[in-house]
Amino acid sequence: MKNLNIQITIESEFYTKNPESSDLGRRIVSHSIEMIDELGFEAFTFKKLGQRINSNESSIYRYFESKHKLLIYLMCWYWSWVEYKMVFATNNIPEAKDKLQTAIRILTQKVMEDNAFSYINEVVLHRIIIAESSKAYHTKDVDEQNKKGFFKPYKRVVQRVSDFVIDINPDFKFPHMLISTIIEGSHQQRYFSEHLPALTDYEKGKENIIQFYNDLTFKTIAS
Amino acid sequence: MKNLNIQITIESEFYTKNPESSDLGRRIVSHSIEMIDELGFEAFTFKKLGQRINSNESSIYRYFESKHKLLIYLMCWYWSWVEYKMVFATNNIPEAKDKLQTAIRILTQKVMEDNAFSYINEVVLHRIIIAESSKAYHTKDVDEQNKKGFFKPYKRVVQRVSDFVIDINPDFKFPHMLISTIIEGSHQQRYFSEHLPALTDYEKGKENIIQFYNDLTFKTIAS
DNA sequence: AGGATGTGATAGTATTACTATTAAATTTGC
DNA sequence: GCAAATTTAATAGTAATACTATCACATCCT
Repeated sequence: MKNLNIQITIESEFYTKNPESSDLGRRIVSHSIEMIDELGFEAFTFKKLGQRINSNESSIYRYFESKHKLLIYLMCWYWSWVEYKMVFATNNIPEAKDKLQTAIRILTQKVMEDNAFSYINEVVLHRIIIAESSKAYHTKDVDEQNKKGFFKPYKRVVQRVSDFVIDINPDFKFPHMLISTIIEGSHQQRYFSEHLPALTDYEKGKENIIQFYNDLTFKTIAS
Repeated sequence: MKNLNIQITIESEFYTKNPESSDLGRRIVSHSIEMIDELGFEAFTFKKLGQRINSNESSIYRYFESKHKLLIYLMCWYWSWVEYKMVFATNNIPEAKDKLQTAIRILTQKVMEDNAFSYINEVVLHRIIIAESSKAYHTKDVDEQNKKGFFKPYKRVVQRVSDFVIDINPDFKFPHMLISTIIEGSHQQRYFSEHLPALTDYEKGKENIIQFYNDLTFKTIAS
């Protein structure tokens, strides 16, 4: 991504103190991404994170009230970033079909390094979104968290792509179902290819996953 | 399901002592299903389960070495049961297309009560599979657990339906990808419809979810 | 210089996910 | 029908987790 002076802004409900506002905050975010990837979300703790960044558990709690909230923060950041990439890439494309095709590519492709947001490693973040983000909404507090707007950025992405679908076929009745299926599906296929290959045909290297979901989408919405 | 003298048998790697072998074992399984549904997997503990069934934490540990293993047991039971239903329903159907259509219906439909397996409430089990089963494989031990065969029943179901797909279109390259996408997708749509309705178009009551995934499948595999 | 703010260190709590031991109850084998 | 084997219950204990609370120190701002 080009060197633009932009920043992903995250609403203040997701943190106690804005991690973008200090060096410590940014270290918390960037090293938590690394550590969740290394240890998995269950084994990751604020104590271990504090040791890694030469800070203290209690200091981290000043930014995030729990590790679950931190995961939600990362999820929001990720989807805000994807939304930005998608809007940027589809802007000025005149044909609805091309817009949708571009959006699908962005949603299903492998994430490449992006140096526009220096302290966040998007490649690793993508990996933890794939492996851990379902834990953000598979909780007993989903409904409450949903009311507080925790899943808004994700929903906005789904809505935008659904709108492209409706532009192409106004009679198609299930755009949200289709788009959330391909988003979650493509993430799962990447996870399966690494850990449960019997559940997929996707092999790393061959980037056939984009083609699969692209075909599936256009065939499904054809009237 | 008819009153047949059948039993779902689960391989001995999933438990320390077979819960089918005693009254306590069956109570552990049936009440754990209820409690995981009520509390969510995180808040569910063997201590609470012991209290509910008037038994003791330590007694439960004689059957399952951890609550994670219990979840895997439930998942295996569920997929073995689905496999049985599917084989039963597709048996003797001559046309490959009808076979696939039947299989998709079984994989994506709402689960109804089934009194063939008395002590397991399949409706509730289906709900916890939808809400919690991704936690069974989103762990740092996936690869090890996969080696031990923990996901075999699920894989077998995917393989069987993939074979139906290949019968219809031998040139289709991504049958496993397609089938795991519709299985996980349909589960997610049911979860979304209850908790994150902006991500789906599915509404309870109208069973349009089966139709959606059926259309999607046949359009996708058409040559 | 003095007050507000940010950070670090320590301690403490309730709970969890277990393990170990022992005793009581039940089943079984003969 | 009784001893032996097995199963279950009860208790205690451990290391770790997910926090909360308190206090001291450093820094920044004016």
